[in-house]
Amino acid sequence: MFTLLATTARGRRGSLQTAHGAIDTPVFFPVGTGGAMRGITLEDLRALGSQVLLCNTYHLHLMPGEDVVKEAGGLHDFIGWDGPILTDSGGFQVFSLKSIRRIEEHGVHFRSHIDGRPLFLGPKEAMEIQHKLGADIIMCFDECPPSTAPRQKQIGAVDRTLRWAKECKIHYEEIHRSRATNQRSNEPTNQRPLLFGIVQGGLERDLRIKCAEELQAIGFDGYAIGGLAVGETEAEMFDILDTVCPLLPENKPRYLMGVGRINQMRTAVTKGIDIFDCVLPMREARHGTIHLSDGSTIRILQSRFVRDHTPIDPDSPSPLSTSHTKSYLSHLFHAKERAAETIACMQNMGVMLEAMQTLRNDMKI
RNA sequence: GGGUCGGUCGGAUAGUGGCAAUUCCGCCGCGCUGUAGACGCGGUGCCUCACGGCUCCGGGGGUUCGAGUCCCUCCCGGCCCA
Repeated sequence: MFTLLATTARGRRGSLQTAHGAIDTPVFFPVGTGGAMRGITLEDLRALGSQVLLCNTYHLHLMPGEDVVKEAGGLHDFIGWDGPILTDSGGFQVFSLKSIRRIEEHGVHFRSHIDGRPLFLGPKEAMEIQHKLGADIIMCFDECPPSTAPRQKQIGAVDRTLRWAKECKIHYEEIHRSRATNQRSNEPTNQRPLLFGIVQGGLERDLRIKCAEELQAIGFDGYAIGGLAVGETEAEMFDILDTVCPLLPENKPRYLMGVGRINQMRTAVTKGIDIFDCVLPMREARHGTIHLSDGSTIRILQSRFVRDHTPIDPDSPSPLSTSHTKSYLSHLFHAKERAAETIACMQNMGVMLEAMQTLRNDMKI
């Protein structure tokens, strides 16, 4: 259930109610693919102010398997996160694991990136796995091609994405019908996760429009825009938002998948986006690119920081960045100490979450 | 004193007579966007780039059209024998 609280020049301010609490939007979802953040704990993430967590169907299906998670009482109990969780469907792995997968009409054959064993993911599988995981928001299984792929590829991807979206919706309804009839007394009734559809179509406006309209005809709790920030320019990405956002229902949340940088999110919010997720802040942190709260960026591995004894970021939301110096962080990176990763990840994630909080605060409700 | 093995670009290494010279690390720079990747790409003798040129494999000399590679000698280091 989404409540649009205000529409301002800066964007939409809203609240998304889930089984594990409300999410204030615009919001950034940290990516904890396998049920964990790299370098920091979920307690750290909570302390930095994250409202939610994103996990991944493909990865959790491979390891430890949804049955283990279900047996543990669901993802929340398993990983110890009592806030809302969104699971991605595995659709992005169609893109990122393109060398070890084969797309078919009913889904996608993968070879496990861990041990090479074959596995199949389609709309039905994605729905069943995500329900067993017990996330609060689940995603349709989609095909995510590179945004720069030729039109023919985009047409195929949109066709499959729409067909799979329909199948996801059907399976979703079936799962809840059978749950309703087999209701055990101790199981809460309104635990239905929110189901989001995903708009594909690359940079082809007409395909984006078609996809957005047909998804709405099926009807979802929220609408994601996928297949962006995967090869196109920033201007092209914003053009697609300008095309798609006006077509999406006002009273449903809009989720720009895989984006991104703080400035990109600020712009996307003005175009009507409510939700983001991105691995970039954490990946950059691990690789030594540090985002400061004044909006600047430093590469801590550069030699100029070896003797920089000033705090990493005196205004940081991360306590580690006010108590430690750039020189020390530089040393930890050069020495390949894992603490480097922790300090850097806390910093980047902290700055990211704080920027989103500021963005929300700046919108008068 | 005798014998022997060895001295290659910051470190460690490869190197059939055609080599500005291999690989790894380090160092320098850049890139990462719904996480296969504590990762990837490029650079790393000098001439500001390309082209081209110059100088290079402990020092010196020699053989050769051509030497890091072969020969002599010196210096330095390891090991063995005295």
